[in-house]
Amino acid sequence: MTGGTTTPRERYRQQVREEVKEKAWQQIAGSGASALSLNAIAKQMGMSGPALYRYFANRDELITELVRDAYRSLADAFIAAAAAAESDTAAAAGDDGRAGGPGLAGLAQVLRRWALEDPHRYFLVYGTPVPGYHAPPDITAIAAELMAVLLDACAAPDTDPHSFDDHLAAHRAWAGSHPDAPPAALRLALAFWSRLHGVLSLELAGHFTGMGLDPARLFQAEVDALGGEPGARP
Amino acid sequence: MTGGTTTPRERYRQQVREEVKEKAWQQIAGSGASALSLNAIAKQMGMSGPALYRYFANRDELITELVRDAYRSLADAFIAAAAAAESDTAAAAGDDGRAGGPGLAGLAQVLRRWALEDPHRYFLVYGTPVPGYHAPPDITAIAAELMAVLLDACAAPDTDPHSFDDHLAAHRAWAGSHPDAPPAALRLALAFWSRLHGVLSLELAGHFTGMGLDPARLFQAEVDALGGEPGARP
DNA sequence: TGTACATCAGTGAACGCGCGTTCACTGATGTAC
DNA sequence: TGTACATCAGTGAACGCGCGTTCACTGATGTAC
Repeated sequence: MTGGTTTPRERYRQQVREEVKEKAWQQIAGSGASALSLNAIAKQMGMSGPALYRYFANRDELITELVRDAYRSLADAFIAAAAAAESDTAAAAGDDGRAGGPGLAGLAQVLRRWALEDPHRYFLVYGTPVPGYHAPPDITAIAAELMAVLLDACAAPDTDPHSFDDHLAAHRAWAGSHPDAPPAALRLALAFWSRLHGVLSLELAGHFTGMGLDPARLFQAEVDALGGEPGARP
Repeated sequence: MTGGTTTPRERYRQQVREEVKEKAWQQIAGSGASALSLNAIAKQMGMSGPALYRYFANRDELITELVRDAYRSLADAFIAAAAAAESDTAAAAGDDGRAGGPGLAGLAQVLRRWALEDPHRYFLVYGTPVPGYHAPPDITAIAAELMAVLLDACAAPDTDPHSFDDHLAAHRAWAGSHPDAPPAALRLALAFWSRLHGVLSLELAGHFTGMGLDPARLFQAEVDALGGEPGARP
């Protein structure tokens, strides 16, 4: 009883909040994020519209919560993949402490699965920006967590003499968690991010339908090409 | 007077239609496509809401028209770039009939300029899909025109033995205008499309703000990497 | 264990808004003789 | 050149809708003595 600080009432509150978010996701899946309606959610839960204001200050707070959850779940998937790969390596070969990790191909698959699992969730995060919406700082922090795992997977080889690598070496604010990452690794992380987003968002938006090609194979080809870049691990 | 078939009244109609679309773009620029309102446009033009129904059957027809115009303008920009490069080559060196063309780097710059010129226009075409909206066939045809110019710029070198190229060789419905294009060229065209969309949409959506890097240089690096792909022209 | 009180979930009515769209109508612009 | 008619742009009122949000209130759940 004294184990958790959560009173029964608080537990109930959290339960209802979760159900609201669940219905919100269903609604987004059906008609996109812009059509999210508090009244509709309430009706679907068998209660009246204003009741939701006991749980969320307003519509914006609900949306922010959804965005946060989405980011969180992707970051967790990345972190879990890293942890799994780490323990695999440690168990199998001689553990020298820092080898292993999921690798870019592994993270790519995690990302794709996550995107396909719920395309609208992907678009809520990486889709057309909602005009006037700015993510609160704690969400930016989750994005940084995500980037950190990605940078870990970009163990870095030979640095290219100049050009873009130089620019990255001088503009690495975004890689704050890895102040010592070589430019080639930063470059690779960015390529991973932008290229896979390119394929995925085109696929999810349906731009390949009717083209007759298999998006999964295009995705894989892009992943392979990443490995062939200067700056990829062997 | 008998020179054009357009009566004065028809000319006026076209004029008003254009003005409606113009105001629509301004509105989209301010608040995104989902917030487009016929009544607001009418008010801005100094007329009453229902007046617009003389010019557009309904809201959907207006949006479709905007999407069509956006596609058309990008396709025209590609075609113009191709024509300009063609005539340059013909004038300069000995004209052997088929060399020249804008090159991938040239098209990439055209695409980027077009996207930056009006980000909301870009998102209207390549952004989060509007739920339930399906482009009419004539718009798909414009997309194909666009693809044709791109494939022309992908003059094709050594084909990779198997893997994704094989798949493309067998699934080339989308390259109908170029039935003889080698798989490596198809591959390159797809890479061009998806990668540049990746960088551009992240940039336009603001995902690089606060990262401290220069999106233009990342874009250029991606273009350069395209050239380094197996399948790019020398 | 029982009573008195405080907390809080949920309701129903209401406000004001803007939307897309229809309809009957006015008034100006064009056309035919 | 002048008159009679048809075309069509634009208006104003109206319909029905759903939205986010507020407010005063009821009734159940928890807490203190």
